[in-house]
Amino acid sequence: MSLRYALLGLLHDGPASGYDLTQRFAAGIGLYAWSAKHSQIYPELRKLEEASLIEVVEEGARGRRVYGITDAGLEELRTWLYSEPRGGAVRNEFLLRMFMLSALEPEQRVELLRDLEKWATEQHSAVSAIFEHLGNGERPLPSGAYAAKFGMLTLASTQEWARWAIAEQEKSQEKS
Amino acid sequence: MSLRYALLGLLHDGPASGYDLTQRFAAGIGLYAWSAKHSQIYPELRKLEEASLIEVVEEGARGRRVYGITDAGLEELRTWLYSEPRGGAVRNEFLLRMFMLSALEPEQRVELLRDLEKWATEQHSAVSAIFEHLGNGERPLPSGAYAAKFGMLTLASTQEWARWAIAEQEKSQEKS
DNA sequence: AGATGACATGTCGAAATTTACATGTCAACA
DNA sequence: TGTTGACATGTAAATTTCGACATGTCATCT
Repeated sequence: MSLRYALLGLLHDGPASGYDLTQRFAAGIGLYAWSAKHSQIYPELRKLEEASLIEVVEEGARGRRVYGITDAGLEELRTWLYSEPRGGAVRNEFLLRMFMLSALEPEQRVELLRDLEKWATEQHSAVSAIFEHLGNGERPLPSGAYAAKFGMLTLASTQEWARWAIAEQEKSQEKS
Repeated sequence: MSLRYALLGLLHDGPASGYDLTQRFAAGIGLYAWSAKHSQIYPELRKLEEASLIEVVEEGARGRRVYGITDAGLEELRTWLYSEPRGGAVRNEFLLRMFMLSALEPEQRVELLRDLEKWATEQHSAVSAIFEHLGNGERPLPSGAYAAKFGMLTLASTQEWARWAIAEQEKSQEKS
């Protein structure tokens, strides 16, 4: 059911077509919270339309259909936001790999960790740049800025974890 | 395919039954990286056994079957660890909710954010306690300690984000 | 005029995942 | 001795998600 609400949420930020939403899933929200492919998005939009939670607000070239959220849709979204405050699905494939690290020999383990640290550092710079650009003065901040800020903090933690893990490896090796 | 490797990784930490693995998914790894229900775990274990990646090392009471990873299984796990270093599925339903916050009225938005901050603080204490308990001197650290450390850092970021978001809300309100 | 690539939507089958149903054992306690 | 709850495994149906296939438009460049 989460896809449904992810779509309603994105449409609350402004009208968009299935194509637009596919792009947004691939970027911001898809990196941290939820992702979906177009083959799942288009049928779901039809269902939402049938349920009158969204409606077509514009038809453009090449069959483009721009949807907007309806009052009923906003109501539905708000209800969901208040239900089951926490928990829910969590999935992070890359992190899963990191937790399996002990299966490797120490040298390879450190190699992967350094790789992670490097990646997190790069990503952090990239997201920081996006954040600075987005934040450009105006307030309230666009919702993308909240995602970007979260990304920055998360990536900083990831870096810190990688450094800690590398240090741990080194401590363990000293003992042998 | 990730479930397969999650299971191999958990079995690398030591032999376990489907029941044990279900518990581990519900706790440590399931909270941050990957989760699965027993109805998915048991069939997958059978498949892994057929593929000789794991084997039954002990049969206990009540039909308990304890599996251990085989050399071929470890090889498979290592290969996976080195493939496609990054990216992969990411899913976080709670975070999705936080990104939809703009759909609520300011007061309710702040309410949910405070709720998040409180939750993150509590969880942080809980995980810290586990970490201290686990870390108890010995080295190398048990792999659960890596997960716990990651949880601590992540929860600290979450707290920080929530505080930042609350402050942003207040700044926005001042302007009106 | 033709080629290319971004734009745009769609369906279908397979695979992964969840939910509900289903069964039985063993230990502890009343 | 009965009952409760943790232990333990399994299957079936429904839902969600992914990967592949499929089609067509529009703008730009050559």
